[in-house]
Amino acid sequence: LSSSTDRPVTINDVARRAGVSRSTTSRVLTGSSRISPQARDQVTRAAAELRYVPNMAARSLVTRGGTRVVIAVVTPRPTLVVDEYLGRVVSAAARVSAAQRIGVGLQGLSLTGSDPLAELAQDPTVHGVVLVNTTESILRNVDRRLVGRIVSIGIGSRLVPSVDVDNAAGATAIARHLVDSGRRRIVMVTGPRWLPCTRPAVDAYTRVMQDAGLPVRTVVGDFTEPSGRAAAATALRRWPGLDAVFAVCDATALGVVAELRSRTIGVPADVAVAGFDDIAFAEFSKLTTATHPVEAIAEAASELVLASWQVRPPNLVFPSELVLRESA
Amino acid sequence: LSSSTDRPVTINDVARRAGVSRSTTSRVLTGSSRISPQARDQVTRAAAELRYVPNMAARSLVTRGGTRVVIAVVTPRPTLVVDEYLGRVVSAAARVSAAQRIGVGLQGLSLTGSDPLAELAQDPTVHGVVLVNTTESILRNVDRRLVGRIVSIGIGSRLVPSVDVDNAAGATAIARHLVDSGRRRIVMVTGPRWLPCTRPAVDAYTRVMQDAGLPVRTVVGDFTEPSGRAAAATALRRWPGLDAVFAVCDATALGVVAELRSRTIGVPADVAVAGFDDIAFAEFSKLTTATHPVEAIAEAASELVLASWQVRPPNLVFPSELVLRESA
DNA sequence: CTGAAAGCGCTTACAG
DNA sequence: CTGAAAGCGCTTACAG
Repeated sequence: LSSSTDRPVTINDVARRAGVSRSTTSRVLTGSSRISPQARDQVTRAAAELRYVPNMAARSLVTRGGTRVVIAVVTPRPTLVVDEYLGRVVSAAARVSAAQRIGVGLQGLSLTGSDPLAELAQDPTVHGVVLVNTTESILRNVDRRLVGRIVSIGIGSRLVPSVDVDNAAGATAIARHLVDSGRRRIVMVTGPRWLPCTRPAVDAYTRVMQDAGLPVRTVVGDFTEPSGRAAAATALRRWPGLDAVFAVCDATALGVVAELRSRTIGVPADVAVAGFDDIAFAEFSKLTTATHPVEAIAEAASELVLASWQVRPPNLVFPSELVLRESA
Repeated sequence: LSSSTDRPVTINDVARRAGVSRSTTSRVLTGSSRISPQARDQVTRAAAELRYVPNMAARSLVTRGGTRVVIAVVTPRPTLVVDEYLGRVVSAAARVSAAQRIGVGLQGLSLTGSDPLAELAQDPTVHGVVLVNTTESILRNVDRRLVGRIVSIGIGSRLVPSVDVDNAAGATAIARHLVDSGRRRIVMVTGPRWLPCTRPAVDAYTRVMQDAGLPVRTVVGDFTEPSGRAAAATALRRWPGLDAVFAVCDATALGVVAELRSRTIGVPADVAVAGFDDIAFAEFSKLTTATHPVEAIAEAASELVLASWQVRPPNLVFPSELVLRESA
């Protein structure tokens, strides 16, 4: 059935075979209204028979739609580091967007640069933007040309809808579990200071501690495993009697576990350790944690951006559930 | 400096400011030869001043270049599973391609479907294809329209250049290390049977065993951690006296470690375990392994595809180095 | 080395 | 509801 020549089939071929004009064909293909059932039928059949696939370049040239979704990752460092989380986000976005023949790009966004989104806003190849690890300052300066086609995984704003896990609920569940299982000197290892998206987790931890009449104690981490080792060392120095550590990231929690065990401190016998995210190796490491449906979040964010909305969609909050394993 | 209107700057704006024709402007911008130094100068300056960014949709419409690179992952299952390896491949490709404003797509390729690449070959949005986990059968049937813009991470063919880690060297180093450290009953956990890209590792292991007068013993795994647990169980049943396990994948090796320890078999005291890939948690788990520069490989593959070569580039082989840790 | 012109494949007012 | 026509922003023979 595929034509003997290599010339790709265009909308003209479909129109000819369907016996209607190119305009009508285009209308059917783009799903516009006011089409006779008969025309719709003929065009649909012709397109299928010819295995027609629209040329997005041509389409986006006229619609000014752009051909790629850019994942813009705010980073304090000059070079972007891709951890497991980001890899999953990008892959999910690339899979979802492929269905619409839109590609995905990945780039860092300097935390300090002046108006780092301006470049993306004026790039005609950009269909939309998914912001990762964004800050209030960046959200405040979002280029207005991006409004309607930008979402944030993390915190949002009036103009930028957000998609995120329910950090507060997940953190509350973990903190309560630690308290309920008898822990009293519970330290939290937070995310980096400049990153606001885990703030709800810190607030939740704080509230649970206060409700239980327990001290609030935090150490700053940066989502990496080494930062967990360092945080554990710091925490042990400042609060030698600690009996639990709750890190807002599994990699960090595993670093905490490693540091404790290297000092022959038993986990969970002496100190309970919990993480957040339920990464692949959390199960392997018997780490108690809370789920973080990264794929679902990235898919939702991508779909929002692909849709280029007229009215701002609501913020999306994905549930987080406690996963009890051996470490806490 | 950015224009007061929101209209994006086009090549016409650049031409006008440079005082030359659109044709000349285009020639300078695409790097074609036979341009007067003066014209080149004026156009370059005008483009920079106006912050011109080319509209890839328009360009690829005329060049028929396509706007996205598709990562096509051969999979026996109907749904594509994204592991850490694939996440890193996709992210690296998305980062490299972003520089040329080309997007990345991710999709599965059925192991059984008839001519699964035909669809990609006739999709005008496809700039090129990076094949992952490919098989000889798929390589044999590569659509000729894809030749010159398809590469394989793994095995290659006459028409499809390959980019891969030096599986043979890495596996040889690990097998030798096991033998040299006194292990004599060494089992290999391989990749899935249908996947040819780790065959050089199996061959290397086989050669080292034979050279040392040791028995060749293999169990099939599938690159997952659970398959490592299962493989360890199988291996212990078949060869109760085994004293080393070499898995061609770290996740699998960690599964082996977990299974052994759950039976109170000491690692490395009773059984040495080695993996391959040096994933993030290999260091954490003290796993002896061999490096696998996934990012470098994915970047090279992407750049090859982005370049759309005329003469077939050579196969690229990236080195793998032994990483000695505690497990072996 | 340069410019005028044609054309890539689509969508969308416009007129009917 | 439909079709003829214009135009999206670019590249590239073609003629000079």
